[in-house]
Amino acid sequence: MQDLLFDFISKYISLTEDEKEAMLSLDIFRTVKKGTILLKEGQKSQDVYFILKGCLRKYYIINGEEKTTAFFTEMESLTPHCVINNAPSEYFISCEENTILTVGNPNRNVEIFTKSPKFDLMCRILSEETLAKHQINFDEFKTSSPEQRYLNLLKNRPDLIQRVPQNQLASYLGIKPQSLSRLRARILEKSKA
Amino acid sequence: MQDLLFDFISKYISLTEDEKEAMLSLDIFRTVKKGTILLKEGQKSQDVYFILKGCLRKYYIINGEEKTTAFFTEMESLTPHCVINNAPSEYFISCEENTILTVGNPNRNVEIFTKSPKFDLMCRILSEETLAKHQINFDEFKTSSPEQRYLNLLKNRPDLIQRVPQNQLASYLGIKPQSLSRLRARILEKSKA
DNA sequence: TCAAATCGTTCACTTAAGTGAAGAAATGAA
DNA sequence: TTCATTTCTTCACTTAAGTGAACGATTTGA
Repeated sequence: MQDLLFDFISKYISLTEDEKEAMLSLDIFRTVKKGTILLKEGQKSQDVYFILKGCLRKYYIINGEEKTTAFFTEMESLTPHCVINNAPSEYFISCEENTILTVGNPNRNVEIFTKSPKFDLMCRILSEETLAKHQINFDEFKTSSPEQRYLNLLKNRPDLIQRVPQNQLASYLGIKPQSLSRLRARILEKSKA
Repeated sequence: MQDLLFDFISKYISLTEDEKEAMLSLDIFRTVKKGTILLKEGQKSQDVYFILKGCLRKYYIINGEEKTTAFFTEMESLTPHCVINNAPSEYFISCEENTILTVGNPNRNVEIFTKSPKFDLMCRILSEETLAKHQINFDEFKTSSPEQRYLNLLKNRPDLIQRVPQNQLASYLGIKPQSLSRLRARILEKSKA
């Protein structure tokens, strides 16, 4: 399991054995059961996650309705907004599959993470990559219809469609579950004709 | 004009007079006329912008149609995606008002910008801020209807509604100009009742 | 194992956005 | 100023999403 993490890190910086040891000594690996809510609206958490295996979901509750805005899967990291601005969270993070992840805490782990210019560099690169991906994602979402968004998802993250319930997927696409059902039927109809 | 820039920078780092001189010697200030296209689809530019006064717009052309995904106004910076990944741009940047801005070029100005850990720090903070704002924006967009998005805009960036043509605004809200007209009439009707 | 809850789909109806066209209003250039 | 262009609004019609309800299928847990 640790290998997955170190392989990922090695794409950005190279670690000495000592550094790896130091990281492991922090005891950052966790297994989280499906259904667990890692962050609730109103909470002030300091935990940031990196997913080795499994799936997390970010959602708001607006007028009593869940609005899913993101899924996080293997080799993706998640820094909740409340960690950055130290304010109560506006959304929930739930665990949608039994998941293996690392939990980091920027404050507690200052010695290892913030002290090292290496990690600093990696964090910066990752943050820039994330920003770039986000902008593209956002533009893609804004410039397409629900049907196009579904087709994009089918192309770019086909696994999500399999592993995530339809109602969450619908919310993620910005529509109701009934509309997703219809939309899929419509696509199927077209592909037949 | 320079004061606007240095006031902005001073919120993040403090500059010596020498450093200010050095920046000014780079001759980074530009005035750009309304209608100018700063970046075209397919181009590989290395220019990043910081707007002192005026308004830039980012848009795609998809099936012959302009799709506006962002506006940039006073005290906002714009780093086109093509600068980061050094690939041809997928979108256009146009100047919607006579605009005063600074033009930076990460490659050419390595001596001043990249050498200094100060600037490095500022860039990092700015990039984190931008990412945070983006995520909130994205979530807000995904979780609301066109009408709600218009009302949000009215609350958060009322200036945009005044200074930007309705058809660009409609595109930015993810709808057609006709729908924006209707939607505004609907809101007006409600507020009367 | 069986009852309850959740989930996905379908249906009929409502509401809002897309489309194409037409005309009024505003803008810009000669 | 005037004429041409662009922009905004309105209209009638089409298409797709929202809503509330019903029903079977699946999952869950007592």
